[in-house]
Amino acid sequence: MTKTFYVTTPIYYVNAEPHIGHAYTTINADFLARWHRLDGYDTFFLTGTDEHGEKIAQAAARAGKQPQQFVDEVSAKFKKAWEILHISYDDFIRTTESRHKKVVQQYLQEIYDRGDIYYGEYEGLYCVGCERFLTEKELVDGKCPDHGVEPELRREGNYFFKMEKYRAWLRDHINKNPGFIRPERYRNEVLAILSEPIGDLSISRPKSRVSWGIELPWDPEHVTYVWFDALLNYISALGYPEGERYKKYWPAAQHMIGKDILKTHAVFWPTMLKAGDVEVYRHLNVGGHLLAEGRKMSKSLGNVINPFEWSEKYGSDAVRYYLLKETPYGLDGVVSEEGLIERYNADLANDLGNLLQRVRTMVLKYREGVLCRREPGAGEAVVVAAAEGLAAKVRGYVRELRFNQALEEVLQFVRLLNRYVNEREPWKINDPEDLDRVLYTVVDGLRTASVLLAPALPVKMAELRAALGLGELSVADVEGWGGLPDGHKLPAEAPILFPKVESEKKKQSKYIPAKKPKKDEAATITYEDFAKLDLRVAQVKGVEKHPNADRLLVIRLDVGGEERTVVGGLAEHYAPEELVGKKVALLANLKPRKLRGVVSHGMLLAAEGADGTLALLEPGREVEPGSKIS
RNA sequence: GGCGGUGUAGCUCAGCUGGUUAGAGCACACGACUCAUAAUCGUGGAGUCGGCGGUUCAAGUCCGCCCACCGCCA
Repeated sequence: MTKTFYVTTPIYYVNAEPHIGHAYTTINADFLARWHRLDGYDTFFLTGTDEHGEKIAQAAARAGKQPQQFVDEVSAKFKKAWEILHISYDDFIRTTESRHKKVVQQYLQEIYDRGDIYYGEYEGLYCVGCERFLTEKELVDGKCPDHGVEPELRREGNYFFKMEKYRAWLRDHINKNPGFIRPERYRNEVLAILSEPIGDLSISRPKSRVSWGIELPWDPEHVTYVWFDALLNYISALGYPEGERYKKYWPAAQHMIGKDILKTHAVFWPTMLKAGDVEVYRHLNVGGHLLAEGRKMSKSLGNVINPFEWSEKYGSDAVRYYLLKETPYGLDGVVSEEGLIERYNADLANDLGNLLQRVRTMVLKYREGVLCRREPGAGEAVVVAAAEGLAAKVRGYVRELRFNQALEEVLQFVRLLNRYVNEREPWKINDPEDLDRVLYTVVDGLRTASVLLAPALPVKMAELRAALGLGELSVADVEGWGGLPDGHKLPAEAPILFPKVESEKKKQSKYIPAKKPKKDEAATITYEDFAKLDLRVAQVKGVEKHPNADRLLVIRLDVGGEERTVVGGLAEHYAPEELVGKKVALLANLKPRKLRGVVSHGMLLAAEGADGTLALLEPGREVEPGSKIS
């Protein structure tokens, strides 16, 4: 029996267009879905849109549209957005679909029949202008901020779900299942919430006030409010309770959410499932928020990042890769376009893309595109060892939701392959068998990387495999070294995989000469500045070549009885024996600094000629070593 | 006010149950190489590990207090 895996994003509320927050959660979910498909799981990936509520009805009215037409349009924008980002969802649930409404009504009725829903009176501060209840927090000086009117105390009939009844059970469940809410910080937060009474949950609104919703089956004068409408999508899309999908994928569910909706998913949703006698989901995975310039994104700050614009400029894979690689899942992460370009150039263009290019060129040039499988030798040991454990390591990181580490692990392998090529220098190898061995090993490594990176870079890794003449592969195909068939042939042509991107900053520095201060014009300083320098005459006692640098000399000096060592870049200008005995000018109170392993206590003054030759300054008359220069 | 999180090289981040000279990538400098997308490889530099105090033979890593930012709750 194959293992099953079910992952969901939240259903997104259609009062806003798709933005980076939606994209981030969805990309994380897509990564998990794609990984599990490649790793042999029977996988189901669900996303969708949340389309009911008074806000939607109002937004539709403002746009001069019927609610249904309005939600159709916004929902389509989400589908379009996921198309741009290559989100591989298997189903897209909309809460206005009849398949969903049916389940919601059925589920509500079940719980009502069990006695966990009761009718009660809600009392609160109601603003007539807003046509809704306001919370204390929203009030400004006791008045509605939008209408400047004091809200009136009003009672309203609501149905309530007996949530408090399940609090103890939920707390117990979370305590017994450490991985239920991940990462742990959010688990602690939920346990804190559950340590105090959570009360019962208002789940309906009178239809007179909120018309755009799903009617309660036992009382058509009320519609269900948010929770039962939205959260049940996770099982309605599977065809609860009799659907094949439901039987197959529930409860092996992992919900991916942002930390802003923790409480609804960690408290409301599990108790709702428990009340319906449905087994609770497996994991709730909570992601952090993306920040721009270290702050929240907001329209007023004008720092809102649009991942869809980035996708147009750099490709959706680059955006996916960047968001997954740059920030650890669960924490807030700082992102920027500059950061994206850096990551793209360094990891994708230089390390990975260039490796493909260089090895392809060699295989075509030296071997007419044909690879021969040769058993690895001592020179391959490091690569083979790395390849053997790679898939398992990546799998481990993915399980822990450490997507950034999973990707970094593969990138380290790619860097290892580049190092391997430099060490083995295939362009110098004469032995044809050994040359085969090196080229095969590199291509096989790229083949492995292409699979393990595919969950982040689905489009580009397929292109990479095409450039190697390979088709779809699974994780099982890359568990270890040497899966590439003997005699495999590379296609003659392949485009550059990741063309390098020039950032705005770099472009500028290219055309505008760097504004380094010219050597011969320095800023004016005061005498006090100058007086800080301790300049001394010193006599050279001995000179040796620096053990680790061709250009440096290690010079022992007599500074008036005190001996000290200075390292200077003089090897190209003076022979060691030529210096001994010379009296020179020393900056004696320069902060000591290690130069290639030898500590230098000061610096010798020298003039630089137009051709770059250095001439040490020497006193014009006889003076004692240690004499002060001023 | 209570609870929780974060604070480690210029930047983005690793550092598990405390243990050799605190790491990686980017950026910077120098060197090597030429198969390659001015690429790759090597070397180098600095960090009072937010601050103070404590436990310990030993703390970035545990405890206490404090500071900054963030979140949840009130």
